[in-house]
Amino acid sequence: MSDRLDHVFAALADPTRRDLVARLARADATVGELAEPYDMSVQAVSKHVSVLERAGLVTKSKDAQRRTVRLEAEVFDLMTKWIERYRREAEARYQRLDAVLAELDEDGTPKSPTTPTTHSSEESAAKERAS
Amino acid sequence: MSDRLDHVFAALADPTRRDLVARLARADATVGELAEPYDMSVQAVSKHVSVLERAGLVTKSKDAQRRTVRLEAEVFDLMTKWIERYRREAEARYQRLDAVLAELDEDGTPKSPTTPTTHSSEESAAKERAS
DNA sequence: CATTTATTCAACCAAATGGTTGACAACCTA
DNA sequence: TAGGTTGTCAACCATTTGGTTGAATAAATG
Repeated sequence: MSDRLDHVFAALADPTRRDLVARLARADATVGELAEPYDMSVQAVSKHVSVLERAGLVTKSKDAQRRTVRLEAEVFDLMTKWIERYRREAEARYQRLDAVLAELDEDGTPKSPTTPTTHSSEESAAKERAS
Repeated sequence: MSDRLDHVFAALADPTRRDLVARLARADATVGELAEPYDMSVQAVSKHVSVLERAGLVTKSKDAQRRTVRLEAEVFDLMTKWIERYRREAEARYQRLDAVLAELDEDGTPKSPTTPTTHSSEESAAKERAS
């Protein structure tokens, strides 16, 4: 399903590549221009750009000998969606748990079972979270 | 600055670890429980959990021999902020460029210079984008 | 045509990664 | 105390990664 996300996250795990993305967000640039600031060979930067390209974060367009690199913003949505989905799920679960704990605090009897607990270790989770 | 992001992105680059996060978003679980579905040793999963822990995505709490693993949602904000920042920058730049192109389309003379073009390859970028 | 410029390809290397198996530690339970 | 669970540590292995240098390609320019 998400072979794409493998490459995207892996691409952004490297600080040099994140810096490239940061700079490309401001302006397109050629490989040579991108390489200048770093204390490493042009070939190394070319490789980094290729990694970003394979991840779909960037596209290259040829202009004579130069390759102009442009940031592609769409892929960011893929990441954001993945992240936000699970962040929301986790937060929603915490709120459910807090609600349950609040009820237990009142009279000790759980009333309306909000969403049925699917996982076996949920109770111990609640116990942990109460501390 | 962002040594943390290195670990977070690297952690999520692995499909098994993303699946762990997905499952932990629904419910806390012990290492053993987490290991069950996969065709790999418990030790391997333990390592994966350690990677998630080092990235700050997850915390372990000891409960007898068991380690209950919980997802920590705060780190997600760090990622979202980073991503959204550059996505917005890129999109804003595209809109500026589209505006400039629209003006050029009318009379061929750029009027109010929106934001000054900082990078040398901006014009060629505009040319490329026009095609 | 010869040269310079911009980039990539190829081979190589050290270090990190993702997995394995075996031993060990810690804890419950009979 | 002995034995079963649960998880980690250690050593090992194959592959990937991030860098290097040297050569090759492609296009502008003298």
